[in-house]
Amino acid sequence: MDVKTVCLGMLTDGTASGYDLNKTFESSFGHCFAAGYGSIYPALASLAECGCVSCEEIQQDGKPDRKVYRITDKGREQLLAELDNPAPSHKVRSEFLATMAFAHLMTPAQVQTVLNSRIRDADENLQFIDEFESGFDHDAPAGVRFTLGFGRAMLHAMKDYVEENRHMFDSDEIQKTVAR
Amino acid sequence: MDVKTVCLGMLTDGTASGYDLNKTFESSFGHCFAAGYGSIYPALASLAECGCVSCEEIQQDGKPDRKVYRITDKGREQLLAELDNPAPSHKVRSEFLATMAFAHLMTPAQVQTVLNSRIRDADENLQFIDEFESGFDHDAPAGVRFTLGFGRAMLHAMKDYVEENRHMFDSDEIQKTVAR
DNA sequence: GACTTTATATATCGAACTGATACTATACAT
DNA sequence: ATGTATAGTATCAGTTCGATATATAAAGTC
Repeated sequence: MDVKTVCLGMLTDGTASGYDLNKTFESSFGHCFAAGYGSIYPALASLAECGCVSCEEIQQDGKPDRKVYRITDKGREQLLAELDNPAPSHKVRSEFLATMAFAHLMTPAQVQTVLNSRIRDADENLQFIDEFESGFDHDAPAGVRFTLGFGRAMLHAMKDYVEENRHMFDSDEIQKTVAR
Repeated sequence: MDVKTVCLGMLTDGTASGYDLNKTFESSFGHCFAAGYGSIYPALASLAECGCVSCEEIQQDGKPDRKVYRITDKGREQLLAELDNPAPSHKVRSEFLATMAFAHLMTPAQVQTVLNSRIRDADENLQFIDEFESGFDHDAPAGVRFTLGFGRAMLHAMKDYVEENRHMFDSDEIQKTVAR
Protein backbone atom coordinates (compact mmCIF):
# COMPACT_ATOMS: atom_id res chain seq x y z
CA MET A 1 0.00 0.00 0.00
CA ASP A 2 1.75 3.09 -1.27
CA VAL A 3 0.70 6.47 -2.63
CA LYS A 4 -0.17 4.87 -5.98
CA THR A 5 -2.68 2.54 -4.35
CA VAL A 6 -4.33 5.31 -2.34
CA CYS A 7 -4.63 7.40 -5.52
CA LEU A 8 -6.32 4.45 -7.23
CA GLY A 9 -8.71 4.17 -4.30
CA MET A 10 -9.60 7.85 -4.46
CA LEU A 11 -10.29 7.53 -8.18
CA THR A 12 -12.97 4.88 -7.52
CA ASP A 13 -15.02 7.83 -6.27
CA GLY A 14 -14.86 9.60 -9.65
CA THR A 15 -12.35 11.26 -11.97
CA ALA A 16 -9.83 13.72 -10.54
CA SER A 17 -6.72 15.72 -11.34
CA GLY A 18 -3.47 15.64 -9.37
CA TYR A 19 -4.54 18.88 -7.79
CA ASP A 20 -7.85 17.36 -6.70
CA LEU A 21 -6.12 14.31 -5.22
CA ASN A 22 -3.75 16.57 -3.29
CA LYS A 23 -6.76 18.26 -1.67
CA THR A 24 -8.20 14.87 -0.71
CA PHE A 25 -4.84 13.87 0.81
CA GLU A 26 -4.86 17.09 2.84
CA SER A 27 -8.43 16.69 4.08
CA SER A 28 -9.62 13.07 4.44
CA PHE A 29 -6.20 11.42 4.64
CA GLY A 30 -4.06 14.14 6.17
CA HIS A 31 -4.14 12.64 9.66
CA CYS A 32 -3.21 9.12 8.62
CA PHE A 33 -1.55 9.00 5.22
CA ALA A 34 0.08 12.18 3.97
CA ALA A 35 1.28 12.78 0.43
CA GLY A 36 2.28 15.89 -1.51
CA TYR A 37 2.73 16.77 -5.16
CA GLY A 38 6.16 15.20 -5.09
CA SER A 39 4.53 11.80 -4.59
CA ILE A 40 1.21 12.31 -6.35
CA TYR A 41 2.38 13.41 -9.79
CA PRO A 42 4.95 10.60 -10.17
CA ALA A 43 2.32 8.14 -8.90
CA LEU A 44 -0.20 9.25 -11.53
CA ALA A 45 2.45 9.11 -14.26
CA SER A 46 3.38 5.59 -13.24
CA LEU A 47 -0.26 4.48 -13.00
CA ALA A 48 -0.92 5.89 -16.48
CA GLU A 49 2.13 4.10 -17.86
CA CYS A 50 0.98 0.70 -16.57
CA GLY A 51 -2.58 1.23 -17.81
CA CYS A 52 -4.24 1.47 -14.39
CA VAL A 53 -5.62 4.93 -15.16
CA SER A 54 -6.46 6.83 -18.32
CA CYS A 55 -5.83 10.54 -18.72
CA GLU A 56 -7.78 13.25 -20.52
CA GLU A 57 -6.31 16.71 -20.98
CA ILE A 58 -8.83 19.51 -20.71
CA GLN A 59 -7.88 22.92 -22.01
CA GLN A 60 -8.76 25.90 -19.86
CA ASP A 61 -8.44 29.61 -20.59
CA GLY A 62 -6.12 31.52 -18.30
CA LYS A 63 -5.31 28.52 -16.12
CA PRO A 64 -3.00 25.61 -16.98
CA ASP A 65 -4.61 22.57 -18.64
CA ARG A 66 -6.31 20.09 -16.32
CA LYS A 67 -5.22 16.47 -16.62
CA VAL A 68 -8.18 14.44 -15.50
CA TYR A 69 -7.52 10.82 -14.54
CA ARG A 70 -9.99 7.93 -14.58
CA ILE A 71 -9.45 4.47 -13.12
CA THR A 72 -9.48 1.57 -15.62
CA ASP A 73 -10.63 -2.04 -15.16
CA LYS A 74 -7.02 -3.07 -14.72
CA GLY A 75 -6.64 -0.38 -12.06
CA ARG A 76 -9.71 -1.65 -10.19
CA GLU A 77 -8.32 -5.16 -10.28
CA GLN A 78 -4.96 -4.06 -8.95
CA LEU A 79 -6.58 -1.99 -6.20
CA LEU A 80 -8.62 -4.96 -4.97
CA ALA A 81 -5.47 -7.10 -4.98
CA GLU A 82 -3.63 -4.58 -2.80
CA LEU A 83 -6.58 -4.14 -0.42
CA ASP A 84 -6.38 -7.89 0.16
CA ASN A 85 -3.34 -7.48 2.45
CA PRO A 86 -4.52 -9.07 5.75
CA ALA A 87 -2.08 -7.11 7.96
CA PRO A 88 -1.58 -3.53 6.78
CA SER A 89 0.96 -1.57 8.84
CA HIS A 90 0.41 1.40 11.15
CA LYS A 91 3.60 3.39 11.67
CA VAL A 92 4.51 6.33 13.83
CA ARG A 93 7.47 8.60 13.18
CA SER A 94 7.65 11.00 16.04
CA GLU A 95 10.28 13.69 16.34
CA PHE A 96 8.30 14.62 19.43
CA LEU A 97 8.96 11.32 21.21
CA ALA A 98 12.54 11.18 19.97
CA THR A 99 13.02 14.63 21.50
CA MET A 100 11.35 13.65 24.77
CA ALA A 101 13.62 10.61 25.06
CA PHE A 102 16.46 13.14 25.45
CA ALA A 103 14.58 15.42 27.85
CA HIS A 104 17.43 15.06 30.35
CA LEU A 105 19.64 17.00 27.92
CA MET A 106 17.16 19.89 27.77
CA THR A 107 16.11 22.63 30.18
CA PRO A 108 12.76 22.17 31.97
CA ALA A 109 11.50 25.24 30.11
CA GLN A 110 12.37 23.68 26.74
CA VAL A 111 10.58 20.48 27.69
CA GLN A 112 7.41 22.31 28.74
CA THR A 113 7.45 24.26 25.47
CA VAL A 114 7.60 21.03 23.51
CA LEU A 115 4.73 19.53 25.55
CA ASN A 116 2.62 22.66 25.06
CA SER A 117 3.16 22.58 21.32
CA ARG A 118 2.11 18.93 21.19
CA ILE A 119 -1.16 19.70 23.00
CA ARG A 120 -1.77 22.66 20.71
CA ASP A 121 -1.13 20.49 17.66
CA ALA A 122 -3.54 17.83 18.96
CA ASP A 123 -6.22 20.47 19.53
CA GLU A 124 -5.78 21.84 16.02
CA ASN A 125 -6.08 18.38 14.52
CA LEU A 126 -9.18 17.62 16.60
CA GLN A 127 -10.77 20.83 15.39
CA PHE A 128 -9.81 19.98 11.82
CA ILE A 129 -11.48 16.57 12.07
CA ASP A 130 -14.64 18.09 13.55
CA GLU A 131 -14.87 20.69 10.81
CA PHE A 132 -14.19 18.17 8.08
CA GLU A 133 -16.80 15.78 9.46
CA SER A 134 -19.51 18.42 9.82
CA GLY A 135 -18.83 19.43 6.22
CA PHE A 136 -20.21 16.16 4.82
CA ASP A 137 -23.29 16.92 2.76
CA HIS A 138 -24.12 13.26 2.19
CA ASP A 139 -23.25 10.32 4.46
CA ALA A 140 -19.62 9.29 4.20
CA PRO A 141 -18.86 5.56 3.85
CA ALA A 142 -18.41 3.67 7.12
CA GLY A 143 -14.68 3.30 6.46
CA VAL A 144 -14.09 7.03 6.34
CA ARG A 145 -16.18 7.60 9.48
CA PHE A 146 -14.11 4.88 11.15
CA THR A 147 -10.79 6.55 10.28
CA LEU A 148 -11.96 9.95 11.51
CA GLY A 149 -13.15 8.48 14.80
CA PHE A 150 -9.87 6.62 15.08
CA GLY A 151 -7.91 9.83 14.61
CA ARG A 152 -10.04 11.57 17.21
CA ALA A 153 -9.59 8.75 19.73
CA MET A 154 -5.82 8.78 19.29
CA LEU A 155 -5.59 12.56 19.61
CA HIS A 156 -7.67 12.53 22.80
CA ALA A 157 -5.49 9.76 24.26
CA MET A 158 -2.40 11.76 23.33
CA LYS A 159 -3.67 14.93 25.01
CA ASP A 160 -4.75 13.07 28.14
CA TYR A 161 -1.44 11.29 28.46
CA VAL A 162 0.62 14.46 28.04
CA GLU A 163 -1.51 16.40 30.52
CA GLU A 164 -1.45 13.62 33.11
CA ASN A 165 2.30 12.99 32.84
CA ARG A 166 3.91 16.34 32.19
CA HIS A 167 4.57 16.69 35.92
CA MET A 168 7.36 14.12 35.40
CA PHE A 169 9.41 17.02 34.05
CA ASP A 170 8.69 19.60 36.77
CA SER A 171 11.96 20.88 38.21
CA ASP A 172 11.08 19.60 41.71
CA GLU A 173 10.29 16.14 40.36
CA ILE A 174 13.67 16.07 38.67
CA GLN A 175 15.30 16.89 42.02
CA LYS A 176 13.47 13.98 43.61
CA THR A 177 14.46 11.55 40.84
CA VAL A 178 18.11 12.54 41.04
CA ALA A 179 18.06 12.30 44.84
CA ARG A 180 16.76 8.75 44.80
CA MET B 1 15.40 15.82 13.81
CA ASP B 2 16.46 12.99 11.56
CA VAL B 3 18.23 9.66 12.04
CA LYS B 4 21.56 11.49 12.39
CA THR B 5 20.30 13.48 15.36
CA VAL B 6 18.85 10.45 17.11
CA CYS B 7 22.16 8.61 16.62
CA LEU B 8 23.96 11.56 18.23
CA GLY B 9 21.54 11.43 21.14
CA MET B 10 22.12 7.72 21.64
CA LEU B 11 25.87 8.31 21.65
CA THR B 12 25.55 10.69 24.63
CA ASP B 13 24.92 7.49 26.61
CA GLY B 14 28.32 6.02 25.68
CA THR B 15 30.21 4.77 22.64
CA ALA B 16 28.50 2.39 20.23
CA SER B 17 28.81 0.70 16.85
CA GLY B 18 26.26 0.85 14.05
CA TYR B 19 25.15 -2.59 15.10
CA ASP B 20 24.59 -1.40 18.68
CA LEU B 21 22.61 1.62 17.52
CA ASN B 22 20.43 -0.62 15.37
CA LYS B 23 19.54 -2.64 18.46
CA THR B 24 18.65 0.54 20.34
CA PHE B 25 16.44 1.63 17.44
CA GLU B 26 14.68 -1.73 17.57
CA SER B 27 14.14 -1.70 21.33
CA SER B 28 13.77 1.78 22.86
CA PHE B 29 12.81 3.65 19.71
CA GLY B 30 11.09 0.97 17.68
CA HIS B 31 7.58 2.16 18.54
CA CYS B 32 8.15 5.82 17.75
CA PHE B 33 11.15 6.35 15.48
CA ALA B 34 12.29 3.42 13.37
CA ALA B 35 15.55 3.20 11.45
CA GLY B 36 17.46 0.35 9.84
CA TYR B 37 21.01 -0.20 8.64
CA GLY B 38 20.18 1.60 5.42
CA SER B 39 19.78 4.82 7.39
CA ILE B 40 22.15 4.24 10.30
CA TYR B 41 25.40 3.52 8.44
CA PRO B 42 25.08 6.51 6.09
CA ALA B 43 24.15 8.66 9.11
CA LEU B 44 27.29 7.61 10.99
CA ALA B 45 29.46 8.17 7.91
CA SER B 46 28.01 11.64 7.49
CA LEU B 47 28.44 12.47 11.20
CA ALA B 48 32.06 11.32 11.07
CA GLU B 49 32.69 13.44 8.00
CA CYS B 50 31.42 16.62 9.65
CA GLY B 51 33.35 15.93 12.86
CA CYS B 52 30.34 15.29 15.10
CA VAL B 53 31.60 11.80 16.00
CA SER B 54 35.00 10.12 16.07
CA CYS B 55 35.53 6.51 15.05
CA GLU B 56 37.84 3.85 16.41
CA GLU B 57 38.26 0.54 14.59
CA ILE B 58 38.63 -2.45 16.88
CA GLN B 59 39.92 -5.69 15.42
CA GLN B 60 38.17 -8.88 16.45
CA ASP B 61 39.04 -12.48 15.72
CA GLY B 62 36.49 -14.41 13.74
CA LYS B 63 34.01 -11.53 13.58
CA PRO B 64 34.28 -8.43 11.38
CA ASP B 65 36.01 -5.39 12.88
CA ARG B 66 33.91 -3.22 15.17
CA LYS B 67 33.75 0.49 14.33
CA VAL B 68 33.09 2.20 17.63
CA TYR B 69 31.76 5.75 17.46
CA ARG B 70 32.08 8.47 20.11
CA ILE B 71 30.32 11.83 20.18
CA THR B 72 32.56 14.92 19.98
CA ASP B 73 32.08 18.37 21.52
CA LYS B 74 30.89 19.62 18.15
CA GLY B 75 28.42 16.74 18.04
CA ARG B 76 27.07 17.63 21.51
CA GLU B 77 26.65 21.22 20.43
CA GLN B 78 24.77 20.26 17.30
CA LEU B 79 22.54 17.85 19.22
CA LEU B 80 21.54 20.55 21.72
CA ALA B 81 20.79 22.91 18.83
CA GLU B 82 18.48 20.35 17.23
CA LEU B 83 16.75 19.51 20.51
CA ASP B 84 15.87 23.21 20.74
CA ASN B 85 13.07 22.82 18.16
CA PRO B 86 9.96 24.03 20.06
CA ALA B 87 7.47 22.07 17.92
CA PRO B 88 8.77 18.65 16.90
CA SER B 89 6.42 16.70 14.64
CA HIS B 90 4.46 13.53 15.36
CA LYS B 91 3.45 11.74 12.17
CA VAL B 92 1.38 8.69 11.42
CA ARG B 93 1.60 6.70 8.21
CA SER B 94 -1.07 4.08 8.36
CA GLU B 95 -1.68 1.56 5.62
CA PHE B 96 -4.25 0.22 8.07
CA LEU B 97 -6.35 3.41 8.05
CA ALA B 98 -5.84 3.88 4.32
CA THR B 99 -7.18 0.35 3.83
CA MET B 100 -10.13 0.94 6.16
CA ALA B 101 -11.07 4.08 4.25
CA PHE B 102 -11.83 1.76 1.33
CA ALA B 103 -13.64 -0.86 3.42
CA HIS B 104 -16.68 -0.52 1.14
CA LEU B 105 -14.58 -2.09 -1.64
CA MET B 106 -13.74 -5.13 0.49
CA THR B 107 -15.70 -8.12 1.75
CA PRO B 108 -16.85 -8.05 5.41
CA ALA B 109 -14.54 -11.03 6.03
CA GLN B 110 -11.53 -9.14 4.68
CA VAL B 111 -12.34 -6.15 6.88
CA GLN B 112 -12.63 -8.29 10.01
CA THR B 113 -9.31 -9.96 9.20
CA VAL B 114 -7.64 -6.55 8.97
CA LEU B 115 -9.20 -5.44 12.29
CA ASN B 116 -8.08 -8.66 13.98
CA SER B 117 -4.53 -8.21 12.78
CA ARG B 118 -4.46 -4.64 14.09
CA ILE B 119 -5.54 -5.80 17.55
CA ARG B 120 -2.97 -8.59 17.48
CA ASP B 121 -0.28 -6.13 16.47
CA ALA B 122 -1.27 -3.76 19.29
CA ASP B 123 -1.11 -6.62 21.79
CA GLU B 124 2.32 -7.65 20.58
CA ASN B 125 3.60 -4.11 20.89
CA LEU B 126 2.12 -3.75 24.39
CA GLN B 127 3.84 -6.94 25.44
CA PHE B 128 7.07 -5.74 23.90
CA ILE B 129 6.91 -2.48 25.88
CA ASP B 130 6.21 -4.35 29.11
CA GLU B 131 9.11 -6.71 28.59
CA PHE B 132 11.47 -3.94 27.63
CA GLU B 133 10.46 -1.85 30.64
CA SER B 134 10.85 -4.69 33.13
CA GLY B 135 14.32 -5.34 31.69
CA PHE B 136 15.70 -2.07 33.08
CA ASP B 137 18.38 -2.87 35.62
CA HIS B 138 18.84 0.77 36.63
CA ASP B 139 16.21 3.53 36.49
CA ALA B 140 15.70 4.84 32.99
CA PRO B 141 15.62 8.63 32.49
CA ALA B 142 12.20 10.26 32.84
CA GLY B 143 12.11 10.96 29.11
CA VAL B 144 12.38 7.30 28.17
CA ARG B 145 9.74 6.31 30.75
CA PHE B 146 7.52 9.02 29.26
CA THR B 147 7.85 7.68 25.72
CA LEU B 148 7.11 4.12 26.79
CA GLY B 149 4.02 5.21 28.72
CA PHE B 150 2.98 7.26 25.70
CA GLY B 151 3.27 4.24 23.44
CA ARG B 152 1.27 2.15 25.86
CA ALA B 153 -1.48 4.77 26.13
CA MET B 154 -1.78 5.05 22.36
CA LEU B 155 -1.88 1.28 21.87
CA HIS B 156 -4.61 0.89 24.50
CA ALA B 157 -6.63 3.67 22.89
CA MET B 158 -6.19 1.96 19.52
CA LYS B 159 -7.37 -1.41 20.79
CA ASP B 160 -10.36 0.08 22.61
CA TYR B 161 -11.42 2.07 19.57
CA VAL B 162 -11.19 -0.90 17.20
CA GLU B 163 -13.07 -3.18 19.59
CA GLU B 164 -15.81 -0.64 20.25
CA ASN B 165 -16.31 0.28 16.60
CA ARG B 166 -15.76 -2.88 14.60
CA HIS B 167 -19.50 -3.51 14.62
CA MET B 168 -19.71 -0.71 12.02
CA PHE B 169 -18.59 -3.34 9.52
CA ASP B 170 -20.91 -6.20 10.50
CA SER B 171 -22.88 -7.37 7.47
CA ASP B 172 -26.21 -6.49 9.13
CA GLU B 173 -24.97 -2.99 9.96
CA ILE B 174 -24.01 -2.52 6.32
CA GLN B 175 -27.55 -3.52 5.34
CA LYS B 176 -28.95 -0.89 7.67
CA THR B 177 -26.63 1.83 6.38
CA VAL B 178 -27.49 1.07 2.76
CA ALA B 179 -31.21 0.98 3.56
CA ARG B 180 -31.16 4.42 5.16
C1' DG C 1 26.11 -35.84 12.89
C1' DA C 2 23.61 -32.60 9.90
C1' DC C 3 20.85 -28.64 9.60
C1' DT C 4 18.80 -24.33 10.86
C1' DT C 5 18.38 -20.42 13.39
C1' DT C 6 20.32 -16.62 16.06
C1' DA C 7 23.92 -13.41 17.02
C1' DT C 8 27.81 -10.53 15.69
C1' DA C 9 29.24 -7.08 12.31
C1' DT C 10 29.89 -4.67 8.15
C1' DA C 11 27.78 -2.29 3.91
C1' DT C 12 25.15 -1.11 -0.51
C1' DC C 13 21.27 -0.28 -3.73
C1' DG C 14 17.00 0.76 -6.04
C1' DA C 15 12.61 2.41 -5.09
C1' DA C 16 9.85 5.46 -2.61
C1' DC C 17 8.88 9.50 -0.21
C1' DT C 18 9.54 14.49 1.77
C1' DG C 19 9.69 19.24 1.53
C1' DA C 20 10.88 22.90 -1.00
C1' DT C 21 10.86 25.25 -5.07
C1' DA C 22 9.53 26.90 -9.83
C1' DC C 23 6.24 28.62 -13.25
C1' DT C 24 1.76 30.88 -14.72
C1' DA C 25 -2.57 33.34 -14.03
C1' DT C 26 -6.83 35.15 -11.77
C1' DA C 27 -9.04 37.32 -7.74
C1' DC C 28 -9.62 39.37 -3.51
C1' DA C 29 -7.91 41.80 0.48
C1' DT C 30 -4.92 45.18 3.11
C1' DA D 1 0.73 48.33 -4.54
C1' DT D 2 1.54 44.21 -2.26
C1' DG D 3 0.36 40.16 -0.17
C1' DT D 4 -2.28 35.97 0.05
C1' DA D 5 -5.46 32.47 -1.69
C1' DT D 6 -6.94 29.55 -5.45
C1' DA D 7 -6.18 26.85 -9.51
C1' DG D 8 -2.95 24.06 -11.97
C1' DT D 9 1.24 21.88 -13.65
C1' DA D 10 5.92 19.72 -12.45
C1' DT D 11 10.83 18.72 -10.83
C1' DC D 12 14.73 17.88 -7.67
C1' DA D 13 17.99 17.02 -3.92
C1' DG D 14 18.13 14.79 0.13
C1' DT D 15 16.28 11.06 3.19
C1' DT D 16 14.55 6.97 4.25
C1' DC D 17 12.85 2.01 3.52
C1' DG D 18 13.35 -2.74 2.77
C1' DA D 19 15.83 -6.11 0.92
C1' DT D 20 20.02 -8.12 0.02
C1' DA D 21 25.10 -9.50 0.29
C1' DT D 22 29.07 -11.25 2.93
C1' DA D 23 31.39 -13.76 6.71
C1' DT D 24 31.86 -16.50 11.07
C1' DA D 25 30.54 -18.69 15.47
C1' DA D 26 27.48 -20.43 18.75
C1' DA D 27 23.43 -22.68 20.00
C1' DG D 28 19.50 -25.23 19.34
C1' DT D 29 16.85 -28.95 16.71
C1' DC D 30 15.89 -33.19 14.11
